[in-house]
Amino acid sequence: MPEMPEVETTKRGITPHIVGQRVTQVVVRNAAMRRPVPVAQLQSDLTGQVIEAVRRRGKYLLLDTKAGSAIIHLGMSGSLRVVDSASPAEKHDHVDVVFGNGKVLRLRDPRRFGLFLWAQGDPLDDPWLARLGPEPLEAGFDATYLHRCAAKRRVAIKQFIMDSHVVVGVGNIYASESLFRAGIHPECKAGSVSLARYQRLVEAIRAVLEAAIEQGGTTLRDFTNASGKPGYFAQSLNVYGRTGQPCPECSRLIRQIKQAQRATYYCGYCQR
DNA sequence: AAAGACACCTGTCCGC
DNA sequence: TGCGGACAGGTGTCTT
Repeated sequence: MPEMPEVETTKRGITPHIVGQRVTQVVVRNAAMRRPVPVAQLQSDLTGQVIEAVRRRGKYLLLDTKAGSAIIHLGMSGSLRVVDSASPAEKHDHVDVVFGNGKVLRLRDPRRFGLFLWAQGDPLDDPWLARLGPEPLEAGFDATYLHRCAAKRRVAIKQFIMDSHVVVGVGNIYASESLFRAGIHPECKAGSVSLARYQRLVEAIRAVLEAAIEQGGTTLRDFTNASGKPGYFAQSLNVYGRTGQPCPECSRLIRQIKQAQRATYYCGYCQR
């Protein structure tokens, strides 16, 4: 479900409700996520701590305390809400972080591809985060970096930009959208894309992600922010999910292919 | 080292 | 109405 703009939207939604709040209880109803939720460790180390900050690294959310950080990933179907402690938990509400002010940070994740972990030291050094590529909206992500990174690589450009060791935060929706905006065919070999075209791609990725964050993310099915409201970027999608519809630039029909078991959408005329 | 297949899991939708 | 199959916003791991 969530790509980086949805995670950023979630971060912005929960931050004002939980920063400065003290954790009074951690309730785990189902620990069977992608990795087992470390229940005992969370209950001993997170309980009693004050949330000092909420950060995002790629699609991971970090809840910092003086004792360590919770590392949360929403996988394909996860969401975080801040609810009243009287609010009854539903079927897929697996983890509650209960605060002294009567609010609860609640993780829901039907498919359980997500993570809820604990790092005692700097979470950025945790094995789950240590080898991630640069943030697309920060310095260090530029055409020179991408071009050098792609040298001799024959993988398709779409899979290349979705590789979190190359750059974080470009998921299946925004990969198709960015390549459309940059005019690059998704099946181009990463290593044969010119520096000039990488320049266009970097600008496209930044523009698409920034616009999506601006609009509160993309709601295709069920994404909601921390208050339960959808994102509005779906109306700005040019190619994703638009198989057979006219390209907004040239009116030729949008095509759909499969790459690495994921759907890819593109315009065969605008993208070469 | 790099590329591709596969795994994890539930819900929904479509065709028969 | 039920059933089988495909599909869904992610990503670590295993095999070639």
